[in-house]
Amino acid sequence: MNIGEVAERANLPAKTIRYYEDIGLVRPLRDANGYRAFRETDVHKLVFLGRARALGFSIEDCRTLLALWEDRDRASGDVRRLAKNHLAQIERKIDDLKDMRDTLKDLVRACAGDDRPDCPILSSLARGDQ
Amino acid sequence: MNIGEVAERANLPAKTIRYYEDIGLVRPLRDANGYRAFRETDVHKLVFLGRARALGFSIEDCRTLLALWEDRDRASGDVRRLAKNHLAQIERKIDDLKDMRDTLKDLVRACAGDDRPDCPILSSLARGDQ
DNA sequence: CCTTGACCTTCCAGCGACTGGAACCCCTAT
DNA sequence: ATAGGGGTTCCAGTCGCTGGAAGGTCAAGG
Repeated sequence: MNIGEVAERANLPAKTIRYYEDIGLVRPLRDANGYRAFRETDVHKLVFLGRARALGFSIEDCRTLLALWEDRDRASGDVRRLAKNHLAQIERKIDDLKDMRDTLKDLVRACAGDDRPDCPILSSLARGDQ
Repeated sequence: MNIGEVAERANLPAKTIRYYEDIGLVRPLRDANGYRAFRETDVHKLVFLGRARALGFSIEDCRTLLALWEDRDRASGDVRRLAKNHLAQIERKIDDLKDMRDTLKDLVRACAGDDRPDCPILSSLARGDQ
């Protein structure tokens, strides 16, 4: 299977797939003409990677998850620990963004937004209260 | 004022301040010995930048905000528009992260997390439901 | 047989916003 | 004279791709 078809099936850009080969996440075979020759297992891996990435796992986490997935003797505790850590990171990020959002909302609400120069947004950035 | 003191007062790493000079956000003078010589206005700008960055504005947005801040004839509408766009981006990000969080939470809950290999997290990534 | 066009290949550069490190200069105190 | 704590420049690396150039391969149509 050539990269184009794989890209479609895994719903990933061909460029991304080549990159994943570069960093050793997949190892497709090669045809005589130099084209990458993907097996079904490669496609499965790429789908797996696409979903893990969509859940925000880092590439290194994905590498670990892939290894666990392929290890029949894994302990589900290892997977769960990884996922929980990642979950905690996401929650932290959400909290940070919520703080920004709340501040921004207040500022936007306070600003007339007309053609006069007075602007609570700029004043707040300058004063640094918020 | 040397960069160390400015770094402390603006609560930014010296490296970051040098970078901001590199990309033209601040233009400190220079002493005879080559050291950067910051004026009060430079410090104010850096504080402003620090706060804008803390609210998640991109560097390019910060450049615009700084220009608006320095323009006595600005229209507050321009500032407000920028802030509103940014706010919308943040809300989109929060929503994306919430989706991830909810999925991850479900998966973590479903996983026993013991020393057995059965793992709904991996199965879900492989199957690619949700 | 030749061309066209869609595919594939490699390699290099760039994104954003820093951050680390090397190699060096400057200033003050002892 | 030296030690230490500033400062300087420049280059490379981070993360996860993405764009583009320059070229090889293949099937279909004239």
